[in-house]
Amino acid sequence: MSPTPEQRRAARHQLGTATAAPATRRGPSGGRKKPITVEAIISTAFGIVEREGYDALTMRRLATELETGPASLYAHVVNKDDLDELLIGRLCAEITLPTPDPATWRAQIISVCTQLRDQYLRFPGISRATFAAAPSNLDTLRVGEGMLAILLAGGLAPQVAAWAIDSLNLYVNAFCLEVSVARTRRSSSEDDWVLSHAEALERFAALPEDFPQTKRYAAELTGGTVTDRFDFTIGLMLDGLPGA
Amino acid sequence: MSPTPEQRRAARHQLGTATAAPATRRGPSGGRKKPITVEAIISTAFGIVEREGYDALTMRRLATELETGPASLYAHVVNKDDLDELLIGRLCAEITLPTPDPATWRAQIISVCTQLRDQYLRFPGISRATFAAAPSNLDTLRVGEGMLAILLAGGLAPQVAAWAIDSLNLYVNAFCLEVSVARTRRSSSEDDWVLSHAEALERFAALPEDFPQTKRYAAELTGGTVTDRFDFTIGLMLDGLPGA
DNA sequence: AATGACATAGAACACTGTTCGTAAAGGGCG
DNA sequence: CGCCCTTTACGAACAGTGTTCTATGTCATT
Repeated sequence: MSPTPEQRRAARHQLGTATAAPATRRGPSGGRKKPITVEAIISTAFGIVEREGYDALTMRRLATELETGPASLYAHVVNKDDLDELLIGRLCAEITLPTPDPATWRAQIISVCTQLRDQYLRFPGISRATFAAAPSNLDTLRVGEGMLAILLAGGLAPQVAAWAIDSLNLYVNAFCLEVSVARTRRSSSEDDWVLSHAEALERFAALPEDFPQTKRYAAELTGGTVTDRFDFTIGLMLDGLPGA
Repeated sequence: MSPTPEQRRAARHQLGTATAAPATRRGPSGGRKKPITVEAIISTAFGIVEREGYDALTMRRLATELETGPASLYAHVVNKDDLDELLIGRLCAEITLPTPDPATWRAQIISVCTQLRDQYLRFPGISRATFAAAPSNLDTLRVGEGMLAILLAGGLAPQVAAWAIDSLNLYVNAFCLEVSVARTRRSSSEDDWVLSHAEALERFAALPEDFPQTKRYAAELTGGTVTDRFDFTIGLMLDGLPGA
């Protein structure tokens, strides 16, 4: 028998054994352009998210893009959460993990975090799916394994390394989610999206008297690029780690 | 005229001036038990979230709890996002901000973060609303002002303090969101929710051979209480700060 | 007393994820 | 070759969601 979506999902979580069987049967649509595989679903889903953001990724929208109805997707995907998990798995699979080097472990872990950030920001809002996804996915675990290897090579205690990985992953996800939300809000609220920084500074400066520090340091609070803040926090976390 | 929900919301974002006018008119329900004010909406919303989680907070559920229809809520609240903003505003209003003390600035900022964490975890899943809420809310800004004052009293450079506040807030929100998601998943997936730690450890130990570090340090990866991880990361960030 | 303002809802719209039942296509078998 | 039966595909529908239109009943005011 060909693998049901449930079996596929279990295999991704190292629960069941691998099931082969290619199964290239065709349906009532005859010789269509594309036989609607899981791969096709994932790639078109990424296309939608990249173009219109994660909020636009609905089962109906995805089905329309594949020229079919929503019910057809459920033959290849358990549900929306399963699709989300497939997406973040694919995303994590794109991360290149360096071979651990004790001399440059900080630069190596920064590289992994930066790759994750770039991938997340490339597909706006997809980090929301990361929060909902269970951490037992094999592709996700692969990134964790790579990060753990880097930190251990850096001489960190196992417990410190484990918790640091958790913190870094959590921060990267949250950072990308916030950036994505801010961008969609900026582009949808008012027509003029350019005055984001200037307007924020002006508002902070126009606050009442019981916000003295916020008023005085409005420039610092609203200043800095996206990457500035990211680099600052990652550096903050890594500087606190007692590495070799 | 009585303030429309839009005017209320603008006032919360320091845009318009304050508008008084209590306006105790009654509707077709006559002398009902409660005249359905914004305050009543907020408090019952908090009750729903505290009991059943943020996912259960729908406009219909909230209206049913208030013994009315969904449309009645829109006379007091702009939309669901506005309600979310009211909730996190109220949440932030509960935070007690210490008067800055240069000697104990680390303990003070930890206290604020811990208060935020406890408030968020008390209402499971509400941190999702925090990500969506604009940072220009007055109640939110009050907490930011307090944190900024503490860090400045600690001798930090304004730019460092500003970015550190951002990082800390972001991490606290993400941490609480992840904890809430994990808890709801654990309680809804299978009947036996007790074996969370043991099962996670067993799965990590049963991984294939290409996960050597994850297998070896499964105990460290799955170990530690919720507060352990929280304290670790907050400490990590604060230790990186060059304070007095 | 009549009037107009206003909080209150009932019904409906456009969505969402998901499932049921059915129709079409292909391979394995007699 | 022709039949059956598994597998895939998909239209229709269900239970939800946020939101809006419209009408209704009640109050304070003229």
